Amino acid sequence: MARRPRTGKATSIDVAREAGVSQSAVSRTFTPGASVAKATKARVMEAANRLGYRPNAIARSLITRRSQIVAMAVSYLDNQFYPELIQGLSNQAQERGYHLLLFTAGEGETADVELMRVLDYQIDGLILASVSLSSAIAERCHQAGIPVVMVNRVSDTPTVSKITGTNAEGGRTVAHFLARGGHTRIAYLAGIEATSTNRDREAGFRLGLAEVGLPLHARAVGNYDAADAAQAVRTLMASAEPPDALFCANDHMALAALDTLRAELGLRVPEDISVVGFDSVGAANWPAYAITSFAQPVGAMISATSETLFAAIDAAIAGEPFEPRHVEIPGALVVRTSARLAPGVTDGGTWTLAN
Amino acid sequence: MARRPRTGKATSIDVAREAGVSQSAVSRTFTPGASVAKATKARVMEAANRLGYRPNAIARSLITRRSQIVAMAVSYLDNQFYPELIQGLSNQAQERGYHLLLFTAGEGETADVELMRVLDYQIDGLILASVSLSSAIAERCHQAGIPVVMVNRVSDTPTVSKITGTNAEGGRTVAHFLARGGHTRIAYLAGIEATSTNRDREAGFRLGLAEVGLPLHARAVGNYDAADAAQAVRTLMASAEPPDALFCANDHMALAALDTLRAELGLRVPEDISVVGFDSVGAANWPAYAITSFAQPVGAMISATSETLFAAIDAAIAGEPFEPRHVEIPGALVVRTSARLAPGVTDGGTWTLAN
DNA sequence: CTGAAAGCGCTTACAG
DNA sequence: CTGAAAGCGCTTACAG
Repeated sequence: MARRPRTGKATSIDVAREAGVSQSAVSRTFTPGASVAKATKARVMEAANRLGYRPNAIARSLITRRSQIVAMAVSYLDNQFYPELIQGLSNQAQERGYHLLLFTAGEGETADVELMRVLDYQIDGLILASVSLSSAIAERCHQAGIPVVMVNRVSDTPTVSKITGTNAEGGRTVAHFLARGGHTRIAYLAGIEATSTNRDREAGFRLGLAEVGLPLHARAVGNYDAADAAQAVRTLMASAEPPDALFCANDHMALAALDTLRAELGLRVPEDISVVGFDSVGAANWPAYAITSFAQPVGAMISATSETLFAAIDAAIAGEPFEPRHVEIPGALVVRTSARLAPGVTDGGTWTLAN
Repeated sequence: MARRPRTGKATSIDVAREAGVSQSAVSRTFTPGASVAKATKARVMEAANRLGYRPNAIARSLITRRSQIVAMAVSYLDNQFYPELIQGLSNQAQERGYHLLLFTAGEGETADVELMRVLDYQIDGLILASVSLSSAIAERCHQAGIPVVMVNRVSDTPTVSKITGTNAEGGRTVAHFLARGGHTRIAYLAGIEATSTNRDREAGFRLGLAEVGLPLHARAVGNYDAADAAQAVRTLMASAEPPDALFCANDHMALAALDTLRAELGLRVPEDISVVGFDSVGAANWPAYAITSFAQPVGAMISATSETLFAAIDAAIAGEPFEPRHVEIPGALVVRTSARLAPGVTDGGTWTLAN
């Protein structure tokens, strides 16, 4: 017998006794749509307020098999893009009566161990913000009927949904823009090489360069990390033929690159070298940086993520199948002042390949 | 073969059948410290692995009355200080086998409704990062034995613990530093006026000014918001006698102030006006800003928060009383280049009242 | 509309 | 060391 000291929390039985009704009646008054007489409901509510009663969500979850909890994995909180994502997704979840269980994954790893522990909580859905998952976990989620949505990352797991920007197109656009600006020694600063974002941005960038007949002048790896990016910039600029333009695979690295270029190497941007980033995070728009950047609209990514996730959850509740989606959110190159412009192009707007 | 309802998830009963033991034996092999024979444990583990069994944390929580979940409320995710806090606290929780339920509170509000809903999950602890709580909720948590820790905010609720920086001392230090730098028209840019951080920083600042015999030349309110701060700076600088120094109640506003001053008003910092911030967030250290700022050591605040919270949780588990703590984490003024220096003082270090 | 009762999947005294 | 059994606090058929 599991006898425990009372916690001081009233249960539905206490309320039932207080209101002079059955425990079922109490449960029904707290279950939207359940059939209870108005008068009964009122009596119960009164008793509940008197005792400070609130239904135990844990007990409810056990029987409904719905925890109303969505887990979210993140790993790059120093990149402004992710706090924005968290805030938006947290709001979306709250609006729909769900809660967000946040956990941090080591960068580049799959976070399997922590993921397993999170799954023990019978979560209703899983959001992976730039983190990957092993196929074993993906299979487990699929079996358990837990929808998973990857944001800003892609994998070849067919059972999960993916929300991304137009990474390849973004890279390609940047290449054309830089060529149009008259640059000839164009370099690429890669993020973590194993990530789909880096692969796609780089592939698009190389394609764009090829289209305009320019070689990739140089390449270094910044691992989506500020310190690594700074080091990569030093190496790049120390070469005999330094680049005259640098495309950074995200703004987080572009910010570090700009700092290194200007404050440490004493170069002028864009007079001595142009810099272009990706994401268009808040700081890219700060006048001290004004980074030309291929924007990934966070708002649209948030909407697409929550719509996909909750559509999948609703399908799971209804017992219907759900076809995983891959949504690509179109972006646009936001022109600021960190890169030299082609004649006739002005900063302050966006630039597309149609230009 | 065991016939289970098609949730796809094996239960301890399935494992028991598969291993040929009782359900209790299964439970015991997954309960650290429970008495099970080695051989039994091995048999159970094998069966569990075969079926992909993991204990249902919800069911466990219901009976142990411990959810292993800690809730955290935040509201200013665009202020770099908070993502750092979240990441640190999330890691701390994970290390101790707890999970973080994150929820966002509207700025300046008490978030009572959402807090109530979160409490339904029988959370083991509550962290409030710069958000306040009503005394009704505080009382509720106290009754239910849920420790609450406020970070970077203080209230007169005696049952909750508080972790703060040395806000008053910080404000006072800034006043002396600015006076020493030869400024005479010193202004204050306030955060949200109802917050304890603003009250304490301002009080300390005013005290410091009084100590050096200087008046508070001007004052405006930025509400810890970038746009409000920018607007406040415009107003301040439009006056007939604009300030020659501006102390911003946090770096988030100091960054916006610097942008407005330089890019919009065409002023030089610190030649035309000195700017000092509070927090020393990451961006304050970026060379494009290099903001002199009173640092609140995030790492220390994270440690103090998690130590306090888990000490309280452990006490609750042991049935022991826990005396709420107020920990003040000492800070220091980090001298960079956004404020004019007294002769002999150089940037790159810290400055204290002892100087 | 209502109550009695059967669980949800576990943990844990209790008795062997 | 082990199993049978009593719950944890709810929801939800089922019968009235």
